[in-house]
Amino acid sequence: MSYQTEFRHFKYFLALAEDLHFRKASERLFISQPGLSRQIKQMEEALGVNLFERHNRKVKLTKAGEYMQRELINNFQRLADIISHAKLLNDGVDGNLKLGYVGSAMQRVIPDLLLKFKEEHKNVLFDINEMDNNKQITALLKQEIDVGFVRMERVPRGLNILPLFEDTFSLVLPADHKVDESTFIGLSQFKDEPFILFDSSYSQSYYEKVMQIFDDAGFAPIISHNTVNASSIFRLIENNFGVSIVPTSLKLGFDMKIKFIELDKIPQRTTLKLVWNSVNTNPLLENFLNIAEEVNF
Amino acid sequence: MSYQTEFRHFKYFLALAEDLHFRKASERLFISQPGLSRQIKQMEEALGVNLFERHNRKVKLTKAGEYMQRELINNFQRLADIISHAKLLNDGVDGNLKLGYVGSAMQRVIPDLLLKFKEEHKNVLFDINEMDNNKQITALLKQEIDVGFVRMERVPRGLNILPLFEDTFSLVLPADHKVDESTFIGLSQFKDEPFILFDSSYSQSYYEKVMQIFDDAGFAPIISHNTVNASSIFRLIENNFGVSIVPTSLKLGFDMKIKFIELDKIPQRTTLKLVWNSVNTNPLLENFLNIAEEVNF
DNA sequence: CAGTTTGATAACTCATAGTTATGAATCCCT
DNA sequence: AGGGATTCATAACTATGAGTTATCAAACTG
Repeated sequence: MSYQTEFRHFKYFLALAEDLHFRKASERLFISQPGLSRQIKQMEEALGVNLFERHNRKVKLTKAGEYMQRELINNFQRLADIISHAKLLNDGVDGNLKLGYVGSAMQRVIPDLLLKFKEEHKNVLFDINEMDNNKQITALLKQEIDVGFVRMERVPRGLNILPLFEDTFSLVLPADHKVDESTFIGLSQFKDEPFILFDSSYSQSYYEKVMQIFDDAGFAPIISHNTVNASSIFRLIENNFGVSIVPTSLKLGFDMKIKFIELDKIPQRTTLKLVWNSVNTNPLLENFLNIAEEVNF
Repeated sequence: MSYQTEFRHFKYFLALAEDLHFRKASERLFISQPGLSRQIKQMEEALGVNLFERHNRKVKLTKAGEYMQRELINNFQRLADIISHAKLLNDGVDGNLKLGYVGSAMQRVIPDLLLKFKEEHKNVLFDINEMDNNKQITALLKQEIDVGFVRMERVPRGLNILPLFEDTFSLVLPADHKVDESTFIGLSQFKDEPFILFDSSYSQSYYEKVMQIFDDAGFAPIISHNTVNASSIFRLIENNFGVSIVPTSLKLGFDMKIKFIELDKIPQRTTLKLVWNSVNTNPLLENFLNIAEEVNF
């Protein structure tokens, strides 16, 4: 082997692949044009791959070159992440972990998980933000958060998913509503009452699942309000604006004048799921996932 | 910025991180010990990360160093994959794609998918091998195959999953069996007949799902044979060794003296899923997944 | 305490990245 | 057509810094 590809080569390659113009690219790299020419040539020889077609006075990427460009950008981004995480470790921060979650995850799952995690990792900084399902997905793709807690069936490619906790649905009524556990027969008792539900923007698949419940019960609900968080739903119920159907675990942690009737006879369940980006290199992610897999809810 | 990290630095770092001994590592790299010392020092300065603790005459990795080592090995492996794929593209091979599949995928899904794929990618070499669910998972993790077609609920971390086609189950009987579509009432009619089933090693979750069917029907089956492929199950049924329950799509493509009764009344379904490794850089994988997502079975 | 082994420092040399100068080919105007 | 401009490639030169040898200080070993 004669020459050896170095970082420099890849850097130059990416610049030229963008400009497709030796002189311009060389100026942007603060080197001379012949210098760039030679380095690119060297790189092509060393890898044994023709990256550019030089016909006439036009430069274009070959198929292999296009592929390289796409993948290298990707790869270098990861490398940059690795280095910046290493820097954090170096500076004594054991690291930080950014979480997004849908409100209903805060009642049961998240507290348990964080407690368990803190046991093993004292100096970890957490960044915890409530955000709806779709916001989390976008944030995960942009790597603005490391993990999300969502209620949805499928996620875009590139994201991984781990089911955490399966929950039944519950009917939520004002505390003084005439129907209670003993007099509850079926949902159709409520076909004339207004419902307050999570907005379909919260999660399309969650919304469809709830609609399926009504469908199975044989009526279309009167929807009086759409909202995006549990406490406002509960507040509205408390004040007799209507009733609702929500994940059962929301029962915990609210002190309001409302009552829950668990719909454990219907087949629908909602599963809280952990989602993360497969290219995330945060060193704590691996640990977090291990703990999440161990814990049984 | 003074110095710039180059490939060389990472190569040296990995060598030293293994040996934890400057002289030994330097010999292995065919450079002198002071040369190595200086390059490592430069790298630490350039990155702003202390990679090694040098106390007494012992060298050990810092936390950041350990993390770096782990991640860099990973990252370089990917880079090597990228280059080798680029080489393939360069040599005119549009690429090759290695598939694993469970037998029951060959009847419907795979032929359609491959046909569609071939339309857009003429010069692609396929490597198609029947293998059971678990073999596929191992092969995917080792990147011995690019995509797998499996019937299982969950896969290890690092693998991604895409549901393709939901299938009902069917009861399979010898062609001359006294029960047929019109006289079939329920599974319990078969509680005294021997069943031939896929072995549980085929896929634990698939096995459990089938057992659930028997559970719902209120009896435990007499299992006369376990086997791992469809044609041997059918051959046994043909010769009156028993009956079976299999995915309905296996109906196609076999010419045997057997008959199918679709169990579309029971809730159980089996979903054929596509699985791939999230770090796979095969340039065709992306295309293949796009086509798989478009096609509706 | 002599002998050995460790990594670091200093001064040198030599390979090669990057330079300037130039050339060949193509385009683009009158 | 033909002069001028623009493209990338080639050749010869320069100088940066990777890798060298020589040496040191510190810590283990017996």
